[in-house]
Amino acid sequence: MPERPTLDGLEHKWSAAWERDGCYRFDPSAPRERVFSIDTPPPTVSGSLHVGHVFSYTHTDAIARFWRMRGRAVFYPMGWDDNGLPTERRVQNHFGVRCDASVAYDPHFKPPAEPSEREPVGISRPNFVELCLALTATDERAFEELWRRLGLSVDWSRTYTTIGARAQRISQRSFLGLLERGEAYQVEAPTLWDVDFQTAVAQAELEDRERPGAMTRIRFGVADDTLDGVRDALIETTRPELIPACVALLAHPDDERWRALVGRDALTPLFGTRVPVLTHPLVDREKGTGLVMVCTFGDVTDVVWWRELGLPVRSVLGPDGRLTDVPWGAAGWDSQDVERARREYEQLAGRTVNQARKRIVELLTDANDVVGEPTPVTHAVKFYEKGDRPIEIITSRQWFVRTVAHGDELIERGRELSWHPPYMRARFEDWVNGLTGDWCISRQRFFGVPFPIWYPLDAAGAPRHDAPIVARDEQLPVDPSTDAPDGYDAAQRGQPNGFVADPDVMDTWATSSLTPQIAGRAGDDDELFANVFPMDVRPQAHDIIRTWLFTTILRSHLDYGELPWRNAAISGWVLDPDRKKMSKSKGNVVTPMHLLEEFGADAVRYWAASGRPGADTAFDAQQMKVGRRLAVKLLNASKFALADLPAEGPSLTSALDRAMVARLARVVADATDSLESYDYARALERTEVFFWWYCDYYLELVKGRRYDSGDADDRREGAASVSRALRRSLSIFQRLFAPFLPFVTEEVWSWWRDGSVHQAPWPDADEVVDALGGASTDAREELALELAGAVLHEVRKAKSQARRPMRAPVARIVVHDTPERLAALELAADDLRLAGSIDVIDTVDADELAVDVELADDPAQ
RNA sequence: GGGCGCGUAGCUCAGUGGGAGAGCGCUCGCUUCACACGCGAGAGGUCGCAGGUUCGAAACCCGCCGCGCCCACCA
Repeated sequence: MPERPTLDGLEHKWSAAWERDGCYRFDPSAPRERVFSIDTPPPTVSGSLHVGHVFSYTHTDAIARFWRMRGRAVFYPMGWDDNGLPTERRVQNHFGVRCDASVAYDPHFKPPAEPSEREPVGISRPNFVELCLALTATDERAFEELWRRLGLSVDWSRTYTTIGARAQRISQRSFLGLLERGEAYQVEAPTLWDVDFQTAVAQAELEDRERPGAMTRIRFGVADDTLDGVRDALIETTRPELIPACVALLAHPDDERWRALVGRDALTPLFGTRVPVLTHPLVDREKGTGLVMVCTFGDVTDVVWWRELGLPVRSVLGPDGRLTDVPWGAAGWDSQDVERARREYEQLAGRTVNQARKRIVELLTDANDVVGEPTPVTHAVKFYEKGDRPIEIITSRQWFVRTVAHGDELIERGRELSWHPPYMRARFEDWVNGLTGDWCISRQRFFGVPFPIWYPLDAAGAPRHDAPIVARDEQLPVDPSTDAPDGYDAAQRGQPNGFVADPDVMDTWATSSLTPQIAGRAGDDDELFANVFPMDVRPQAHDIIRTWLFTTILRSHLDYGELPWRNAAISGWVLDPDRKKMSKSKGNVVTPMHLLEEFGADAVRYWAASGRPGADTAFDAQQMKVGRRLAVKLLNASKFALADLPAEGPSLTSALDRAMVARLARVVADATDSLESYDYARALERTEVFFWWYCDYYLELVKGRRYDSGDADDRREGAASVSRALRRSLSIFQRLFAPFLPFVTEEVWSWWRDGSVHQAPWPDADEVVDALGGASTDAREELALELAGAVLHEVRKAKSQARRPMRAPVARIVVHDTPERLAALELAADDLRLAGSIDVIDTVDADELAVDVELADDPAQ
């Protein structure tokens, strides 16, 4: 035991020891009922870890450490989510390359010595993926370093990546299973599309952003001018550039204003295209003129109307977000005046939507088809969460996984799952109930898991999408852009009657949704998988319920017909002091390593573990100071309790010792119950409150007896009792704090115990009974402890007010209280006298507690 | 528009039917033999507002106000 214990250096000392001793290695021989398996979020490695990660991963670690001490074989691997767009962007810029799926793999490829962002080198997908792997490997080392410094009790021998061969194999295998069972399908349909990344995106990846726009009232002509009264059809839109893509006008079925028009045709301004006027109950009579223009496609409502009313497609928007050329006069592009339509449209073709919007308003104004002035509005526009321009809806061929058909089953799965806190289930149900389409899993990107699919080419060299060639299971993982399907020669790639690869990769969530299978090595190590799946708990933050949690449940439901885990432990966010979410773009991010260096890992963990499950928590360095103080206190209290301690007695003979142990027993029960129900914050709080009381009152009350081990039998017995109480209670405190403060608890444990505290058994009621050594406790003794504390407090107050030191002698105190309570206090009188340096304790019967304190003369005066 | 959560001391937050609490911050004091990375003491609150249930409400119910998040068919 060190002379002056310190927290400095504990992180390096103990994390090295844990690694050396394999302290956190999973025991694969443990039977399933003894396994506790955790499906940890694999952090995205192309960013950097922020304090929010530290926050929620600490919660998980506390849970992991608790169950390990409960004797479970804890399966706690870490994964890195390196698959996806953010990595692609970094690799393109860092190496000056771009991925071209049509380029052949070059095994000797070296990135350009002088990378040029302007003229990137086109390389094959496997070469591109190799560069991604090289770059992410560096990030992953830095992340692991941070996690070790934070003290996560991860089994580092089981780390996986979402782009690794195993993840790709499992992901492709699952996809092929879905395809075989008809749960995955390919279709050409309107798809959410990001025009900058030029890829399809999923509903779950959208977010709303408030954007300024202009509401323009526009006059459509009416084809049949025999109508009385209504000569013009007026609509309002924020997207006038889509007028050439208009396929219908809609009114509400009960709207009298437009009834005369319904069933007739209107003519689009500028282009003179006939569009029917129809009704649909989703039309809002209160909005605009009550008449709405349907385009292919301006927003997701257009898709609903288009589908339900069987409208034609008239598409003007290209994948790059610019208006394409359209063949006026050809099928589907009719016009009253083809020459004019062509002339007007030339003003728009090739422009971005924003440019086209501005121009068409000018054209409409010149044609006198704008009614009044456009009104500025602010409206919510859907964006891809990583994108810079609004998403568009573009028709393309994509892969989907069925979700809508399984909505009710998924709701039922959500009810089987134990949610912590329970109200988080509502977010899951809201999301499932709000699903509007199946899950689009294909992305027109490169750094992802490829679809294990080829298509035969017909004699004309056109792919036959209706007859995909699937990879054999033994081939997985496969990259169809370099590997050839069975029965074909590599030279037939792209040739008539040959084959072609599916060009897409899977959405990153299509692989991340399989983390229980990847970590558990499904299909590769069936014994392991059976032993860890379904997992015990999925810890994650609430913002990814709709993505990660939802898709993981979906995949497990579709592949195994059961939940992927029994519990979901949902954590909140870290907010900055202004209660805004911390994010890089706001510049309010605190780097975790800096915090660990300044306050120490235990202190940072203390702050994190104080955040209640599911609750957003403000970043607060002050709380870290408190955590550091607690860790230092544990060092010093342990030193006091253990240094030169008299021999331990066979039982607790002193009332205060027994009463303290009785209280401790309740704290153990409370902390255990809390941790079992994933409320780590409550367990920490109860333990901490009691520990401070223990230090401030119990230790002070028994300090005299601890040192005063004179020769008299009763004194020896009293000292032996306090020795027993101190050793037993300290041992329990050290273990109660171990899930939260792993470093300092390991340090103090090592002073007097063999092995790691993190493999020691979690304290329980039996242990408390054992500590008592055959003695029993009663309410009177606990009352004695309470009263002794209260009287000590009064004595301290008197000394404080007299500006005397705490050890200043007290000639006499008079305690007023009821006879019953005074009798109880008598049990603690000897300890109280020593603790307060009190010479005489007198008592007076009274209705309630009061203490008169007569300090001895101050020798200094 | 719908759903969920939150509103308690200057700050961060415990407290789900019976004495309004903790830590930080603030003030004062103490070289104290585990700890000055400390110890002791003190000041500080109409528990968002209004009603109801109850012998009794910070807590339970209804309504309102405010904040946050999620969702929505935001033309």
